[in-house]
Amino acid sequence: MSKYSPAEIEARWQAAWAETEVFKAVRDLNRPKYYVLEMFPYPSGRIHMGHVRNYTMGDVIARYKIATGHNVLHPMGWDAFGMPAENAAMASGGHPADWTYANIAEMKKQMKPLGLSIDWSRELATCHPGYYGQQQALFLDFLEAGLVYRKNAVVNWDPVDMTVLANEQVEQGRGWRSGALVERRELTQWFFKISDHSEELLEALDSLDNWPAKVKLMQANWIGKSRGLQFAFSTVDAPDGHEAIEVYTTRPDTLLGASFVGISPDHPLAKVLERQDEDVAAFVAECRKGGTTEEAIETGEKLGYDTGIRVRHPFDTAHEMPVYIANFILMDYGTGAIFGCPAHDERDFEFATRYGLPIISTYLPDEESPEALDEAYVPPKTERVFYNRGFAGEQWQTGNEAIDAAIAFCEANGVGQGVTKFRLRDWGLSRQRYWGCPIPVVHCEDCGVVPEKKENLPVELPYDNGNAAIDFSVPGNPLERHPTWRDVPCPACGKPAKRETDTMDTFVDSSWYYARFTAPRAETPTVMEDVSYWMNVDQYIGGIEHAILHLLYSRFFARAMEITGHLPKSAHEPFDALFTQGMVTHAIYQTARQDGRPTYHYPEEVELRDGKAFLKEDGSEVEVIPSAKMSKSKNNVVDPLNIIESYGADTARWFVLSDSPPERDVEWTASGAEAAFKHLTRVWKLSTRIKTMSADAEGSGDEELLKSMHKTIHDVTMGVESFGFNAAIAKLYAFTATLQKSKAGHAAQREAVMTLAQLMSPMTPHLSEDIWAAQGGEGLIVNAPWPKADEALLVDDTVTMPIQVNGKRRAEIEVAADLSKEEVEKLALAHEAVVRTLAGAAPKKVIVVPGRIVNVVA
RNA sequence: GCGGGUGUGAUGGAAUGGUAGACAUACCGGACUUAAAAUCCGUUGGGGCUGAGCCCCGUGUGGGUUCGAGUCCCACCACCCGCACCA
Repeated sequence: MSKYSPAEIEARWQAAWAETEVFKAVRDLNRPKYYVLEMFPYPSGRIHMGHVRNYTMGDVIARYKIATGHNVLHPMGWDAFGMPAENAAMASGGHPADWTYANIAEMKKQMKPLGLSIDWSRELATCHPGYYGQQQALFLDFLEAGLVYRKNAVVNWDPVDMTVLANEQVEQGRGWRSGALVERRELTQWFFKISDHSEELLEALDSLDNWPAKVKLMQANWIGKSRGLQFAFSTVDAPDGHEAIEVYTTRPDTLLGASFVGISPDHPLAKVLERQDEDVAAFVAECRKGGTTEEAIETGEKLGYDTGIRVRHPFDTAHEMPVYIANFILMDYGTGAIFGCPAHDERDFEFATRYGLPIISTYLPDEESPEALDEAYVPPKTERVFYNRGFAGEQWQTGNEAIDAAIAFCEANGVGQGVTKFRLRDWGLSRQRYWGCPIPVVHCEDCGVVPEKKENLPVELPYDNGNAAIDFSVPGNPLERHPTWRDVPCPACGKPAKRETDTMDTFVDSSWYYARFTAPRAETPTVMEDVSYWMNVDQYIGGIEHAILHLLYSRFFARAMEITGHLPKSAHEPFDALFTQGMVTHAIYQTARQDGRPTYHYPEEVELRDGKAFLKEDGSEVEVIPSAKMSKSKNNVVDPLNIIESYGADTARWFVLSDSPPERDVEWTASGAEAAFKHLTRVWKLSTRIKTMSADAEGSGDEELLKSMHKTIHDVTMGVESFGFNAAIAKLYAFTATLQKSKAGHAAQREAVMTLAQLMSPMTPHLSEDIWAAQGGEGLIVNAPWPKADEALLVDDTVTMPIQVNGKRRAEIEVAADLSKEEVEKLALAHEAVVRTLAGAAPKKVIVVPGRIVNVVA
């Protein structure tokens, strides 16, 4: 008997699909369209198991949708701009473009053997002028529509390398190459006005019924709509122009507990004081040390500087409070100034304790006195509390009610007004780097900032430095140093001017690629006919790490493209359904070295025995850390190509879907891959056996096999539609076992194995094609209509019902499926085990859930 | 620090609020074999009982809602993701 040989099978069927162009997507108004998209990869040069898992899931959906009669668009592209290309050029010479295109070619070569249903004719790379030129056109339209503007914003500045650093390049507050303490420095940069759309982006989340609730919640929290009070403290001994400090608070109900005012180091008042006072300047300089991330600011030591300025409490002008400059206050949120209420806020409590400021309680648990507070008391939302020095004796519930009441009270007393604010900040898109999409504007001394003319697009990145190669070993942006690229005539007046040397954030590239796939070679960013037909993306699949930024930016971009006429009206939610898949992990094998640090061993060096791991080399035991993210430095990366070589793509695809629910991490194990391969071999042999059966052979149990088959059709269909791939695969295992044991006749077995092949085909398309062809199926299985479950065969005549007494299972009865509740109850109460457990006691209540369970309450 | 998530046998996991552990791995036992591999079959949450049936315990910890909780609610612990210039 011949063998299951995936290498031969897979090459053959991939060739057949290519030849018939089954995956080429063509607009066809007569068929329902279906657009499935996986988040496109960064061309790092190697595909990894995470890619395999991501694209396999998309492929399952795509192939299932083809089988159910949809016109499917399933494209692939490359998120090709970004830092790694420049880092590679820095580390080992070469050019980012060469490095990137070589990586794309390499990764495409690695991806092809997976047998994905991708329309490669639509392939795009964001670093190609054909793509980023259209992105520049979008930028110019956004600029004209008032969706882009310039303002100052802080960046990480490396004072030794004299260069801007990405957050990733800051390690514990220091530049990753120079090791110098990073500072926060202001630069003029371009921004998208995403904040104008805060309310809309928040409200529209409700319409995204097929998005994970957690992603919508994260986005809602990120947008951060809040209701609060904005008011002014009048100052004492402050510089001119700062007679008041404007403050925003979401806790106006704690206003009487205020004991200090804090302002951001970037607050205008802090800037005035910085110029006047050396000590302030030194403190502010101290505050500017460290990176720009919110994490760094929020977890850092809370430092304050007493400016000597005081403010008067608006409800008690005799009560004066100090004004501190504090390093944890963000200029970007609210007004850049806060009042501190140490009694009811843990961060303020920490600050007040450190600087010896009074802790004044307005909310008190029970009748405790304020002095009893040794930590901030944040009252539970539902607890009724009292003010001991309250707003003229007012008493409120805690929570939103108190906040609304406090706002109303303050407004009525002429202290500020209730306002709504959002946490969401405008999206800064300027990057001081070479390998990105050039921002198509020119700076002219006479005309100011002038947009490039559209006919001059694309503004292409210069490949070299005039006559020499671009040098990435010098820190900073090579575009700044380019001898000729910068110098261009002003598009408005023609006088010598300078091109903008900043390039765009790579998030811009990934914010509209889904639309570009609908007409990837068009001379305009989109073509209305194509976007109207193909958009929206019906199913988007990617990692949870993109839950906020990429998805929010894409939602904003779709709105901006709608405003500027690049997307049809009301197509501003680009992704109808979203699925976030988990990572592929792998155990780490490590042994301790002399110096206590671990040595990491490759899986090939380790032997597994009795649930323990040993080094093959000397038999010593190895520590196993299960389920860790695959990482080169930990030697626990499994290369998909090796797996494909040993077992074939179908095995790799089957395994990454089989072992864990798709939204959770899956741990790659050699034994799991082995099991997947064994199963596919079993199915292949099963098909071979059935093929060699006598064609007119009759058997017994055809009816049972048929029933089992239709249940499997039903379960697998449900599984595929609801991303329950692992559960669907479990059903396929069970059905395979049933078929293997079946004594049914040839016709029934042939139908069963062909159906099995069809149900497996989204996961293991090559094997399925092979079985289909071997059994004499018509055409390609990829074009065969999805099997339909016969409802009549799904219901059983009898059901087994467990009987519980007080929630504990005591017995079970086999009853007719349509037996009445009364009859079931009678049977249950008469059951010997129930009678024994009740021991003569009369049941208080009997709950019968038809077809499921009986619970007798004693 | 803030926001979000996850936690079930030796392992990955299954389970519209309704028999916890489907399916797979691992282990053990059996068949086949001169032997091994491969293949096939079977057992396996823990404890108890005068064992072929029954009882008790069991889904991170502690509480709660319910006739009934892995599932819903509250608090805590551990781990993972994000925090606006990583992609």
